[in-house]
Amino acid sequence: MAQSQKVERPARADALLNRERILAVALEELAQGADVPLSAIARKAGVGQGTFYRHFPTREALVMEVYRYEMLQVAKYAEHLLQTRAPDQALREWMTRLAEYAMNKAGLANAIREVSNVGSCAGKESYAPVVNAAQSLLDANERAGTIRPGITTDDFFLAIAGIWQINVNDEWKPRLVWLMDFVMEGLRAGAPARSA
Amino acid sequence: MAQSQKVERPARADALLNRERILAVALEELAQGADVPLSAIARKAGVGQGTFYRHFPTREALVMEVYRYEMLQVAKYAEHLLQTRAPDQALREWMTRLAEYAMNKAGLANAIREVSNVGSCAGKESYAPVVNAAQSLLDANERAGTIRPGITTDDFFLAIAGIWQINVNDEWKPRLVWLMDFVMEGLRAGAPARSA
DNA sequence: ACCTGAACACCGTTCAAGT
DNA sequence: ACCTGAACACCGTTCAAGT
Repeated sequence: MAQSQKVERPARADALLNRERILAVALEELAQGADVPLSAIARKAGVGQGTFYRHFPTREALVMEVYRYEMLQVAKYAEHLLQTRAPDQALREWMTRLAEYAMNKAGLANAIREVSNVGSCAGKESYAPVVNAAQSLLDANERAGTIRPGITTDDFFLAIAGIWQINVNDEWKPRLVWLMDFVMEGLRAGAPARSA
Repeated sequence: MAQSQKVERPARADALLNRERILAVALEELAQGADVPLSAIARKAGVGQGTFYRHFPTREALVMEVYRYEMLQVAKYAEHLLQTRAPDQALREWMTRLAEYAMNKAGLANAIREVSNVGSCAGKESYAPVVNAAQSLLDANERAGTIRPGITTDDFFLAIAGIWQINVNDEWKPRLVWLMDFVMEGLRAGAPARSA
Protein backbone atom coordinates (compact mmCIF):
# COMPACT_ATOMS: atom_id res chain seq x y z
CA MET A 1 0.00 0.00 0.00
CA ALA A 2 2.57 2.50 1.10
CA GLN A 3 5.43 3.61 -1.09
CA SER A 4 8.49 1.41 -1.48
CA GLN A 5 10.96 1.39 1.37
CA LYS A 6 13.73 2.76 -0.80
CA VAL A 7 12.47 6.34 -0.88
CA GLU A 8 13.62 8.36 -3.83
CA ARG A 9 14.57 11.36 -1.74
CA PRO A 10 13.49 14.45 -3.66
CA ALA A 11 16.72 16.25 -2.81
CA ARG A 12 16.94 19.90 -2.11
CA ALA A 13 17.00 22.48 -4.85
CA ASP A 14 20.50 23.79 -4.22
CA ALA A 15 21.85 20.25 -4.01
CA LEU A 16 20.57 19.49 -7.47
CA LEU A 17 21.92 22.76 -8.78
CA ASN A 18 25.35 22.02 -7.37
CA ARG A 19 25.29 18.60 -8.88
CA GLU A 20 24.45 20.01 -12.29
CA ARG A 21 27.16 22.63 -12.03
CA ILE A 22 29.74 20.01 -11.17
CA LEU A 23 28.72 17.83 -14.08
CA ALA A 24 28.78 20.77 -16.49
CA VAL A 25 32.28 21.81 -15.46
CA ALA A 26 33.50 18.21 -15.44
CA LEU A 27 32.27 17.78 -19.00
CA GLU A 28 34.35 20.74 -20.12
CA GLU A 29 37.43 19.83 -18.18
CA LEU A 30 37.43 16.15 -19.11
CA ALA A 31 37.32 17.16 -22.76
CA GLN A 32 40.85 18.44 -22.31
CA GLY A 33 42.34 15.44 -20.58
CA ALA A 34 41.52 12.78 -18.04
CA ASP A 35 44.09 13.90 -15.51
CA VAL A 36 42.23 16.95 -14.26
CA PRO A 37 42.37 17.22 -10.47
CA LEU A 38 38.97 16.76 -8.91
CA SER A 39 39.65 19.71 -6.66
CA ALA A 40 40.02 21.90 -9.72
CA ILE A 41 36.61 20.85 -10.92
CA ALA A 42 35.12 21.60 -7.52
CA ARG A 43 36.70 25.03 -7.48
CA LYS A 44 35.61 25.91 -11.00
CA ALA A 45 32.12 24.71 -10.20
CA GLY A 46 32.06 26.97 -7.16
CA VAL A 47 31.36 24.27 -4.64
CA GLY A 48 33.24 23.19 -1.55
CA GLN A 49 35.41 20.12 -1.44
CA GLY A 50 33.02 18.34 0.85
CA THR A 51 30.06 19.00 -1.39
CA PHE A 52 31.87 17.62 -4.36
CA TYR A 53 32.94 14.58 -2.45
CA ARG A 54 29.45 13.74 -1.25
CA HIS A 55 28.04 13.93 -4.75
CA PHE A 56 30.81 11.90 -6.34
CA PRO A 57 32.69 9.76 -3.85
CA THR A 58 35.06 8.45 -6.49
CA ARG A 59 36.51 9.56 -9.77
CA GLU A 60 34.83 6.74 -11.63
CA ALA A 61 31.46 7.79 -10.26
CA LEU A 62 31.96 11.26 -11.70
CA VAL A 63 33.17 10.11 -15.10
CA MET A 64 30.32 7.65 -15.39
CA GLU A 65 27.76 10.29 -14.54
CA VAL A 66 29.30 12.84 -16.86
CA TYR A 67 28.94 10.52 -19.82
CA ARG A 68 25.75 8.91 -18.59
CA TYR A 69 23.46 10.51 -21.12
CA GLU A 70 25.66 9.72 -24.08
CA MET A 71 26.21 6.22 -22.73
CA LEU A 72 22.47 5.86 -22.73
CA GLN A 73 22.38 6.96 -26.35
CA VAL A 74 24.93 4.34 -27.28
CA ALA A 75 22.89 1.73 -25.46
CA LYS A 76 19.71 2.79 -27.21
CA TYR A 77 21.50 2.76 -30.53
CA ALA A 78 21.51 -1.01 -30.23
CA GLU A 79 17.73 -1.10 -30.74
CA HIS A 80 17.99 0.96 -33.87
CA LEU A 81 20.70 -1.26 -35.26
CA LEU A 82 18.70 -4.38 -34.51
CA GLN A 83 15.78 -3.04 -36.51
CA THR A 84 17.78 -1.98 -39.54
CA ARG A 85 20.44 -4.66 -39.94
CA ALA A 86 21.03 -8.33 -39.62
CA PRO A 87 21.76 -9.29 -36.00
CA ASP A 88 25.43 -10.02 -36.53
CA GLN A 89 25.98 -6.82 -38.45
CA ALA A 90 24.17 -4.90 -35.72
CA LEU A 91 26.37 -6.44 -33.05
CA ARG A 92 29.52 -5.59 -34.92
CA GLU A 93 28.60 -1.99 -35.58
CA TRP A 94 27.51 -1.52 -32.01
CA MET A 95 30.79 -2.76 -30.66
CA THR A 96 32.65 -0.42 -32.95
CA ARG A 97 30.54 2.50 -31.87
CA LEU A 98 31.01 1.65 -28.21
CA ALA A 99 34.76 1.44 -28.70
CA GLU A 100 35.11 4.68 -30.60
CA TYR A 101 32.93 6.43 -28.09
CA ALA A 102 34.92 5.18 -25.11
CA MET A 103 38.19 6.09 -26.79
CA ASN A 104 37.25 9.68 -27.38
CA LYS A 105 35.94 10.38 -23.91
CA ALA A 106 38.82 10.98 -21.55
CA GLY A 107 38.89 8.57 -18.66
CA LEU A 108 35.84 6.65 -19.78
CA ALA A 109 37.72 3.51 -20.78
CA ASN A 110 39.39 3.34 -17.40
CA ALA A 111 36.12 3.97 -15.61
CA ILE A 112 34.34 1.22 -17.50
CA ARG A 113 37.19 -1.17 -16.94
CA GLU A 114 36.89 -0.43 -13.25
CA VAL A 115 33.14 -0.84 -13.13
CA SER A 116 32.87 -3.89 -15.37
CA ASN A 117 35.19 -5.83 -13.12
CA VAL A 118 33.94 -6.42 -9.61
CA GLY A 119 31.81 -4.64 -6.99
CA SER A 120 33.03 -1.04 -6.92
CA CYS A 121 29.37 -0.28 -7.48
CA ALA A 122 30.09 3.38 -8.19
CA GLY A 123 28.54 4.27 -11.49
CA LYS A 124 27.22 0.76 -11.89
CA GLU A 125 23.83 2.21 -12.73
CA SER A 126 25.23 4.22 -15.59
CA TYR A 127 26.86 1.15 -16.97
CA ALA A 128 23.81 -1.08 -16.69
CA PRO A 129 22.11 0.14 -19.91
CA VAL A 130 25.21 -0.81 -21.86
CA VAL A 131 25.11 -4.29 -20.40
CA ASN A 132 21.43 -4.58 -21.23
CA ALA A 133 22.05 -3.45 -24.78
CA ALA A 134 24.75 -6.06 -25.16
CA GLN A 135 22.36 -8.63 -23.76
CA SER A 136 19.66 -7.90 -26.30
CA LEU A 137 22.17 -7.94 -29.13
CA LEU A 138 23.49 -11.30 -27.99
CA ASP A 139 19.94 -12.62 -27.61
CA ALA A 140 18.99 -11.56 -31.11
CA ASN A 141 22.06 -13.20 -32.55
CA GLU A 142 21.51 -16.38 -30.62
CA ARG A 143 17.93 -16.58 -31.89
CA ALA A 144 19.11 -15.99 -35.42
CA GLY A 145 21.77 -18.63 -34.97
CA THR A 146 24.52 -16.22 -35.96
CA ILE A 147 26.51 -16.72 -32.78
CA ARG A 148 27.07 -19.82 -30.74
CA PRO A 149 24.55 -20.23 -27.91
CA GLY A 150 25.26 -19.61 -24.23
CA ILE A 151 27.42 -16.52 -24.40
CA THR A 152 26.87 -14.22 -21.44
CA THR A 153 27.50 -10.52 -21.24
CA ASP A 154 30.38 -11.28 -18.89
CA ASP A 155 31.93 -13.41 -21.60
CA PHE A 156 31.27 -10.75 -24.15
CA PHE A 157 32.92 -7.92 -22.27
CA LEU A 158 35.83 -10.16 -21.44
CA ALA A 159 36.29 -10.91 -25.12
CA ILE A 160 36.29 -7.25 -26.13
CA ALA A 161 38.46 -6.14 -23.21
CA GLY A 162 41.09 -5.04 -25.69
CA ILE A 163 38.82 -2.13 -26.51
CA TRP A 164 39.70 -0.35 -23.30
CA GLN A 165 43.36 -0.76 -24.06
CA ILE A 166 43.54 0.85 -27.47
CA ASN A 167 44.60 4.43 -27.18
CA VAL A 168 44.07 7.15 -29.70
CA ASN A 169 47.28 7.40 -31.68
CA ASP A 170 48.32 7.16 -35.28
CA GLU A 171 47.14 3.65 -35.96
CA TRP A 172 44.22 2.97 -33.69
CA LYS A 173 41.84 2.37 -36.59
CA PRO A 174 43.29 -0.82 -38.06
CA ARG A 175 43.83 -2.26 -34.60
CA LEU A 176 40.19 -1.68 -33.71
CA VAL A 177 39.01 -3.20 -36.97
CA TRP A 178 41.18 -6.22 -36.39
CA LEU A 179 39.82 -6.71 -32.89
CA MET A 180 36.22 -6.39 -34.04
CA ASP A 181 36.81 -8.96 -36.77
CA PHE A 182 38.50 -11.26 -34.32
CA VAL A 183 35.72 -11.10 -31.76
CA MET A 184 32.96 -11.47 -34.32
CA GLU A 185 34.60 -14.53 -35.82
CA GLY A 186 35.00 -15.95 -32.35
CA LEU A 187 31.38 -15.43 -31.47
CA ARG A 188 30.29 -16.93 -34.78
CA ALA A 189 32.38 -20.07 -34.35
CA GLY A 190 30.16 -23.06 -33.79
CA ALA A 191 26.97 -21.16 -34.50
CA PRO A 192 24.06 -23.12 -35.98
CA ALA A 193 23.79 -20.96 -39.09
CA ARG A 194 26.55 -21.32 -41.68
CA SER A 195 27.96 -24.14 -39.65
CA ALA A 196 27.89 -27.04 -42.12
CA MET B 1 87.63 0.63 -32.63
CA ALA B 2 86.61 2.28 -29.42
CA GLN B 3 83.82 0.98 -27.28
CA SER B 4 80.24 1.70 -28.19
CA GLN B 5 78.94 5.13 -27.36
CA LYS B 6 76.31 3.70 -25.03
CA VAL B 7 78.63 2.76 -22.17
CA GLU B 8 77.29 0.14 -19.81
CA ARG B 9 78.29 2.01 -16.70
CA PRO B 10 79.54 -0.56 -14.17
CA ALA B 11 77.68 1.17 -11.34
CA ARG B 12 79.05 1.58 -7.89
CA ALA B 13 78.94 -1.21 -5.33
CA ASP B 14 76.64 0.51 -2.86
CA ALA B 15 74.29 1.49 -5.65
CA LEU B 16 73.86 -2.13 -6.65
CA LEU B 17 73.36 -3.14 -3.06
CA ASN B 18 70.67 -0.55 -2.57
CA ARG B 19 68.95 -1.69 -5.68
CA GLU B 20 68.95 -5.28 -4.50
CA ARG B 21 67.64 -4.30 -1.09
CA ILE B 22 64.78 -2.35 -2.62
CA LEU B 23 63.83 -5.25 -4.86
CA ALA B 24 63.95 -7.71 -1.97
CA VAL B 25 61.70 -5.60 0.20
CA ALA B 26 59.37 -4.86 -2.70
CA LEU B 27 58.99 -8.56 -3.38
CA GLU B 28 57.84 -9.13 0.20
CA GLU B 29 55.57 -6.15 0.37
CA LEU B 30 53.93 -6.69 -3.00
CA ALA B 31 53.08 -10.21 -1.93
CA GLN B 32 50.65 -8.66 0.54
CA GLY B 33 48.93 -6.25 -1.78
CA ALA B 34 49.61 -3.96 -4.70
CA ASP B 35 48.71 -0.77 -2.86
CA VAL B 36 51.84 -0.52 -0.77
CA PRO B 37 53.18 3.03 -0.68
CA LEU B 38 56.50 3.33 -2.42
CA SER B 39 57.77 5.41 0.47
CA ALA B 40 57.15 2.49 2.82
CA ILE B 41 59.28 0.25 0.64
CA ALA B 42 62.04 2.82 0.60
CA ARG B 43 61.93 3.12 4.38
CA LYS B 44 61.93 -0.62 5.00
CA ALA B 45 64.77 -1.00 2.55
CA GLY B 46 66.72 1.59 4.48
CA VAL B 47 67.26 3.96 1.56
CA GLY B 48 66.38 7.57 1.09
CA GLN B 49 63.44 8.73 -0.97
CA GLY B 50 65.69 10.15 -3.63
CA THR B 51 67.68 6.96 -3.98
CA PHE B 52 64.55 4.95 -4.44
CA TYR B 53 63.24 7.37 -6.97
CA ARG B 54 66.38 7.32 -9.08
CA HIS B 55 66.40 3.55 -9.23
CA PHE B 56 62.71 3.22 -10.03
CA PRO B 57 61.23 6.39 -11.43
CA THR B 58 57.78 4.89 -11.68
CA ARG B 59 55.75 2.26 -9.94
CA GLU B 60 55.51 0.16 -13.08
CA ALA B 61 59.28 0.14 -13.40
CA LEU B 62 59.58 -1.31 -9.91
CA VAL B 63 56.89 -3.94 -10.37
CA MET B 64 58.37 -5.02 -13.67
CA GLU B 65 61.82 -5.38 -12.20
CA VAL B 66 60.56 -7.23 -9.15
CA TYR B 67 58.97 -9.89 -11.28
CA ARG B 68 61.59 -9.75 -13.99
CA TYR B 69 63.24 -13.06 -13.20
CA GLU B 70 59.99 -14.95 -12.97
CA MET B 71 58.74 -13.23 -16.11
CA LEU B 72 61.85 -14.52 -17.81
CA GLN B 73 61.00 -18.01 -16.62
CA VAL B 74 57.53 -17.74 -18.06
CA ALA B 75 59.00 -16.56 -21.34
CA LYS B 76 61.49 -19.43 -21.42
CA TYR B 77 58.74 -21.88 -20.60
CA ALA B 78 57.48 -21.29 -24.12
CA GLU B 79 60.50 -23.10 -25.56
CA HIS B 80 59.87 -26.09 -23.36
CA LEU B 81 56.25 -26.22 -24.37
CA LEU B 82 57.13 -25.99 -28.03
CA GLN B 83 59.39 -29.00 -27.72
CA THR B 84 56.94 -31.19 -25.85
CA ARG B 85 53.56 -30.38 -27.35
CA ALA B 86 51.86 -29.57 -30.57
CA PRO B 87 52.20 -25.86 -31.40
CA ASP B 88 48.58 -24.99 -30.72
CA GLN B 89 48.56 -26.83 -27.43
CA ALA B 90 51.78 -25.09 -26.46
CA LEU B 91 50.32 -21.70 -27.25
CA ARG B 92 47.24 -22.38 -25.20
CA GLU B 93 49.07 -23.62 -22.16
CA TRP B 94 51.49 -20.75 -22.31
CA MET B 95 48.69 -18.20 -22.38
CA THR B 96 47.12 -19.85 -19.38
CA ARG B 97 50.36 -19.85 -17.49
CA LEU B 98 51.00 -16.23 -18.32
CA ALA B 99 47.53 -15.32 -17.13
CA GLU B 100 47.69 -17.23 -13.86
CA TYR B 101 51.11 -15.82 -13.18
CA ALA B 102 50.03 -12.24 -13.77
CA MET B 103 46.93 -12.70 -11.67
CA ASN B 104 48.81 -13.89 -8.62
CA LYS B 105 51.45 -11.19 -8.63
CA ALA B 106 50.02 -8.03 -7.16
CA GLY B 107 50.14 -5.11 -9.54
CA LEU B 108 51.67 -7.06 -12.37
CA ALA B 109 48.58 -7.05 -14.55
CA ASN B 110 48.31 -3.28 -14.27
CA ALA B 111 51.99 -2.86 -14.98
CA ILE B 112 51.85 -5.01 -18.08
CA ARG B 113 48.74 -3.26 -19.31
CA GLU B 114 50.62 0.00 -18.93
CA VAL B 115 53.76 -1.21 -20.67
CA SER B 116 52.09 -3.11 -23.48
CA ASN B 117 50.22 -0.04 -24.58
CA VAL B 118 52.37 2.80 -25.79
CA GLY B 119 55.76 4.34 -25.03
CA SER B 120 56.05 4.55 -21.25
CA CYS B 121 59.28 2.66 -21.85
CA ALA B 122 59.69 1.96 -18.14
CA GLY B 123 60.14 -1.75 -17.69
CA LYS B 124 59.88 -2.31 -21.42
CA GLU B 125 63.00 -4.43 -21.25
CA SER B 126 61.46 -6.76 -18.72
CA TYR B 127 58.46 -7.19 -20.92
CA ALA B 128 60.39 -7.84 -24.11
CA PRO B 129 61.12 -11.54 -23.43
CA VAL B 130 57.40 -12.17 -23.06
CA VAL B 131 56.78 -10.56 -26.42
CA ASN B 132 59.54 -12.63 -27.99
CA ALA B 133 58.11 -15.81 -26.51
CA ALA B 134 54.72 -14.96 -27.95
CA GLN B 135 56.36 -14.32 -31.27
CA SER B 136 58.03 -17.72 -31.43
CA LEU B 137 54.81 -19.44 -30.41
CA LEU B 138 52.90 -17.62 -33.11
CA ASP B 139 55.60 -18.44 -35.64
CA ALA B 140 55.55 -22.13 -34.80
CA ASN B 141 51.79 -22.22 -35.13
CA GLU B 142 51.83 -20.37 -38.39
CA ARG B 143 54.37 -22.80 -39.81
CA ALA B 144 52.27 -25.72 -38.62
CA GLY B 145 49.21 -24.14 -40.14
CA THR B 146 47.34 -24.26 -36.84
CA ILE B 147 46.61 -20.56 -36.78
CA ARG B 148 45.79 -18.19 -39.56
CA PRO B 149 48.83 -16.45 -41.00
CA GLY B 150 49.76 -12.83 -40.40
CA ILE B 151 48.94 -12.44 -36.73
CA THR B 152 51.33 -10.08 -34.98
CA THR B 153 52.18 -9.98 -31.31
CA ASP B 154 50.30 -6.70 -31.09
CA ASP B 155 47.22 -8.47 -32.37
CA PHE B 156 47.80 -11.31 -29.99
CA PHE B 157 48.08 -9.21 -26.86
CA LEU B 158 45.08 -7.19 -27.94
CA ALA B 159 43.07 -10.38 -28.25
CA ILE B 160 44.02 -11.63 -24.80
CA ALA B 161 43.62 -8.25 -23.14
CA GLY B 162 40.84 -9.71 -21.01
CA ILE B 163 43.54 -11.54 -19.10
CA TRP B 164 44.60 -8.39 -17.29
CA GLN B 165 41.02 -7.72 -16.31
CA ILE B 166 40.20 -10.97 -14.56
CA ASN B 167 40.70 -10.60 -10.84
CA VAL B 168 41.21 -13.39 -8.38
CA ASN B 169 37.84 -14.10 -6.86
CA ASP B 170 35.52 -17.06 -6.50
CA GLU B 171 35.04 -17.80 -10.17
CA TRP B 172 38.14 -16.68 -12.00
CA LYS B 173 38.92 -20.17 -13.24
CA PRO B 174 35.98 -20.76 -15.60
CA ARG B 175 36.27 -17.23 -16.93
CA LEU B 176 39.91 -17.75 -17.78
CA VAL B 177 39.20 -21.09 -19.43
CA TRP B 178 36.46 -19.51 -21.47
CA LEU B 179 38.72 -16.69 -22.62
CA MET B 180 41.52 -19.08 -23.57
CA ASP B 181 39.10 -21.19 -25.59
CA PHE B 182 37.73 -18.13 -27.24
CA VAL B 183 41.10 -16.75 -28.25
CA MET B 184 42.39 -20.10 -29.47
CA GLU B 185 39.35 -20.63 -31.62
CA GLY B 186 39.76 -17.16 -33.00
CA LEU B 187 43.38 -17.68 -33.88
CA ARG B 188 42.57 -21.02 -35.49
CA ALA B 189 39.80 -19.61 -37.66
CA GLY B 190 40.86 -19.62 -41.29
CA ALA B 191 44.01 -21.61 -40.63
CA PRO B 192 45.28 -23.87 -43.45
CA ALA B 193 45.12 -27.05 -41.38
CA ARG B 194 41.69 -28.45 -40.58
CA SER B 195 40.21 -25.74 -42.75
CA ALA B 196 38.39 -27.76 -45.42
C1' DA C 1 19.42 18.91 5.30
C1' DC C 2 22.99 20.68 2.84
C1' DC C 3 27.13 23.60 2.07
C1' DT C 4 31.69 25.65 3.15
C1' DG C 5 36.50 25.61 3.43
C1' DA C 6 40.19 25.00 6.50
C1' DA C 7 42.68 21.14 8.12
C1' DC C 8 44.41 16.62 7.71
C1' DA C 9 46.73 12.58 5.79
C1' DC C 10 49.16 10.76 2.30
C1' DC C 11 52.36 10.11 -1.40
C1' DG C 12 55.25 11.15 -5.25
C1' DT C 13 59.13 14.44 -6.50
C1' DT C 14 62.95 17.44 -5.88
C1' DC C 15 67.22 19.24 -4.19
C1' DA C 16 70.81 21.18 -1.16
C1' DA C 17 73.93 19.07 1.71
C1' DG C 18 76.67 15.35 2.76
C1' DT C 19 80.20 11.16 1.93
C1' DA D 1 79.22 9.38 -8.31
C1' DC D 2 75.90 8.22 -5.25
C1' DC D 3 73.13 8.76 -0.97
C1' DT D 4 70.32 11.18 2.56
C1' DG D 5 66.23 13.14 4.26
C1' DA D 6 63.94 17.35 4.88
C1' DA D 7 61.03 20.13 2.11
C1' DC D 8 57.75 20.74 -1.44
C1' DA D 9 53.62 20.13 -4.25
C1' DC D 10 49.63 17.92 -4.88
C1' DC D 11 45.31 15.66 -4.13
C1' DG D 12 41.79 13.01 -1.92
C1' DT D 13 39.14 12.94 2.61
C1' DT D 14 37.16 14.63 6.76
C1' DC D 15 34.72 17.57 9.88
C1' DA D 16 33.42 21.54 12.82
C1' DA D 17 31.05 25.49 11.84
C1' DG D 18 27.74 27.80 9.31
C1' DT D 19 22.91 28.65 6.74
